[in-house]
Amino acid sequence: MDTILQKIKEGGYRLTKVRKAMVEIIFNEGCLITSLDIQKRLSRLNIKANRTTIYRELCFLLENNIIKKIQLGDNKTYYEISAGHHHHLVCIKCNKVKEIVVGQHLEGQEKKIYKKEKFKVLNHSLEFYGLCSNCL
Amino acid sequence: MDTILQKIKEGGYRLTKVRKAMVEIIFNEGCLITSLDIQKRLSRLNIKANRTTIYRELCFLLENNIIKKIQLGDNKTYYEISAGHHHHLVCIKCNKVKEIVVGQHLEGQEKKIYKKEKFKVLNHSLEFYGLCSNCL
DNA sequence: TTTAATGCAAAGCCTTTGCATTTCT
DNA sequence: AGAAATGCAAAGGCTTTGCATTAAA
Repeated sequence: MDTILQKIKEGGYRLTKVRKAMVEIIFNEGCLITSLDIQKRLSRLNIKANRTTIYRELCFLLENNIIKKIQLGDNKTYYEISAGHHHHLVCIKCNKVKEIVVGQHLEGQEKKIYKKEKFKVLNHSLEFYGLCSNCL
Repeated sequence: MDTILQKIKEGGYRLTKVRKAMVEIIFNEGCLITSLDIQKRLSRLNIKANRTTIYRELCFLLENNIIKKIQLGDNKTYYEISAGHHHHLVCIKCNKVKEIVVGQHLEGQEKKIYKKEKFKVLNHSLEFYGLCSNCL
């Protein structure tokens, strides 16, 4: 968390109230969060931020690789903190999303892809869709 | 392809010109295609279809599991035929998407997930982001 | 003939843009 | 002071809705 704030400062950017709060909110969420959710959390903290500001801040955080953007096919756009790599379990019934940490077996895959396709993998996203324990 | 058309008929639905053409277009595309691309292909075939019709047809095909919806985080919505499971190599520079067939090592993972999380995986999506051979 | 499929116009929703204003450092 | 960040209003782009019309079986 502090590393992130430091990175922002080192980039020559300002640590404004909204920025700090948004990083914290996304960081603490742990899992996926939408721009609307972020706005709600902000107002709960008595921080009123315009939608435009939130979107612009999300852009800023994306450009600086502090957060990642994820779309699950439900027409919503989610964000999560970049730090820590994990995958998602998406329940197709209640739409709940849970994170899981998966082993490193995809790294071997990435090497194979480079050999076969001359494609240099920098990142990947893996989502499992199905039924969670409550909906089974 | 014929299997798909048969499935539609058996469901008591009509094989209209637009429907048939759309299934063929998505099927032949092999890879991801957007609604706009579909409209272009249709008009190239001298089939003029309203946007509304295309969207409604995409819904129909999704509901009937004939196609899948995929979002890559670029704010576009892509579709692909359900038949045949594969993953995607997405170039972050030229945005080209290529399909790859990956081994079955994720199936073991799905069993593990069921044991650990009591989450029944029905489907998954895996995208690799990086640089293609042209952009390296 | 009857009901699924289509077209059109309008509305909805999320996101972006332009420009003036504010606020960090 | 000077640049970064913000707010507001308006525009954009994609998708959906309601209702009348057309066309497939």
